[in-house]
Amino acid sequence: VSFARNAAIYEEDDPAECIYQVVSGAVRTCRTLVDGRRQIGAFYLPGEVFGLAGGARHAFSAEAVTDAKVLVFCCDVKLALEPSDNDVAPRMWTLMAGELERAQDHVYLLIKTAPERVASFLLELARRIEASEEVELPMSRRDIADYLGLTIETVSRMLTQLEKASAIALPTSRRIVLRDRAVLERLIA
Amino acid sequence: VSFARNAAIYEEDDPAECIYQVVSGAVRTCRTLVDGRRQIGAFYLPGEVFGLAGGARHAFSAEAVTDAKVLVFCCDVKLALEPSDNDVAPRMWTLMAGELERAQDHVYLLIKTAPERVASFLLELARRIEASEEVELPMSRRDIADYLGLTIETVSRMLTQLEKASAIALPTSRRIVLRDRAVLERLIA
DNA sequence: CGACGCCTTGATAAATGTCAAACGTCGTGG
DNA sequence: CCACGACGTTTGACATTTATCAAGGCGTCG
Repeated sequence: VSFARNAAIYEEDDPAECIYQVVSGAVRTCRTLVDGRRQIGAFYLPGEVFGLAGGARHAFSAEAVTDAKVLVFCCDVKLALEPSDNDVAPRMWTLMAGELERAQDHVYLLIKTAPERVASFLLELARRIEASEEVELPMSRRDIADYLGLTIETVSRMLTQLEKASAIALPTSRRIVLRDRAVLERLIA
Repeated sequence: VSFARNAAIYEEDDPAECIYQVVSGAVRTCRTLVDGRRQIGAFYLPGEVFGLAGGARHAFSAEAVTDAKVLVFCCDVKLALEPSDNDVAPRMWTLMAGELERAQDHVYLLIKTAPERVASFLLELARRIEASEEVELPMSRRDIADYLGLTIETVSRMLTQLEKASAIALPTSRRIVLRDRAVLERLIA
């Protein structure tokens, strides 16, 4: 199924009936707070699976960051966990464990300082994209800021700062070249 | 099994072979960063279950916050997930889902401001302790600070601030009376 | 060309951290 | 029983970090 940029894939509190795999593009999960602040729970890149919910309803909504294609597996999660379907259950467990680890790493991110958060974000993205040195950012500064718990101005400043330190280069605002991983890795503590 | 205050129940990277249920006292999961900063993943109160790990090894270590008694269920997680043991698997799933939700709530906490984090922490604790208005804190200011991603000084200041606003009272430093939940709930946004 | 969205930069304000000192509590030992 | 010391907590003065507000630049698409 295809989704246009910023289109909702599912909404917060929707019944959790399907799981999804990104084919192309990128997806974010988020929730909006009463006062307008927005929390981004995670970004999902091609090949990654999202939409798992522990309970009956989604805790986050999911939106296309860019135009995106996703595979939709509509299966009641409870059915998949039945012993009869003993091939699927372990895979669900693995996916769930991955989500938990991701959330824990996110917590780990948020206790750090601003430069550390940005550096960690870049390294993590580069790792997942399997790009040796050049990363194409699918998401806007606002998305990054809401994921890192910073403002867009701070994210922008940290990037310029990293550029001045020759750790990265910014040919365009959405394209980032990792010039010196050692500097980034030293930053993330 | 009994553990003395600050005793390790298991260490980070230990093989994940058992799960645990708190009988009395309190337990924290944490990891220490290279530069000495400490992240607390969660606190567990009597009745709550901890020690679930998605993978083969623990991502956090677990320590007794106070003298504590815990039930230890030594069972290979993989075994418990076998279809043959079809009574345990759904329960494990529920516990895992609870952990995921807890981690997501923790992320939600960390994107807030200091007064919001402290207020949320107090309300959450009161809810889990099922105390109508008086909460006995098992953990030190340092534990709270490391959980909330703040310094002990900031935690202390936020508490005095809440006390001055008549939202809480502090008969002793480890005992907190919720005087005005409305003030606290307004704070957490 | 012009308008709009997105990003960057600067000046300033607010929040939080750091350092230092004082206070209280509690347990220990005289 | 009291005095002392260790530890945890609170408070204050100050430094640093990050947010806020405002302006300007840059690219894209009509």
